[in-house]
Amino acid sequence: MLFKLYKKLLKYYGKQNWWPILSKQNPKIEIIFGAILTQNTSWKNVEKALKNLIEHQLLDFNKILSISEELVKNLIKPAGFYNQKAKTLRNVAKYFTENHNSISRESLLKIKGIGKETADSILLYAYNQPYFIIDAYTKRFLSRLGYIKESISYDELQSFITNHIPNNIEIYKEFHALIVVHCKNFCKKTPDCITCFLKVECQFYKKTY
DNA sequence: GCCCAGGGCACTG
DNA sequence: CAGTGCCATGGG
Repeated sequence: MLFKLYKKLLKYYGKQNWWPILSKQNPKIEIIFGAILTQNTSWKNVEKALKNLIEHQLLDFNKILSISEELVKNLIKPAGFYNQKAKTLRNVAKYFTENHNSISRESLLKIKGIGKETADSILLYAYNQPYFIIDAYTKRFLSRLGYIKESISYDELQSFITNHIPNNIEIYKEFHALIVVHCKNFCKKTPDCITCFLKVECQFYKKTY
């Protein structure tokens, strides 16, 4: 049962309390920009980019629209893919300055550079709305354990998870964070199964060893 | 030098 | 609709 798995991860790793991290003044914008910057990028590199933005007081939608795209590119360079991400940051800033109230998943997905995972990250962590985030880790982790097939789609996996755990924002946030932490520590691309505390219930482990 | 990281888009068959 | 190439930096 999936909710039991969540409890095991929580007991093993403790509460994660992910976002926000750096900014006390603009936590919401830090989450939104962080969600974009971390697309296929390690969080270490994202932190450097975020610190650069904070130093220049650019966790601000109007300010980031008022400066040149070149400057944004230079500041977020450590996060990689900086040409597209600079554009996406500006697209998102424009969206939020024009839509103060009517934020929705559908409207976020219309922004170029925002896909399902980034949209759900923004909705869950910045706006406390119950959208479970599906990332590469989530799919790998649950397919190895044997809960799902690797070929499952984003939407299918999302509804599978939300159908099997309580509809609770904090659980959504913590479960996702715990999956990421576990996949960084053990369930990597080439996993460290021997020392993993979940091997007794893992199909991948049973199949391989 | 190689592999990988909290994806998304454009293009193809 | 599924598969593929591309985007780019920094750490292991």
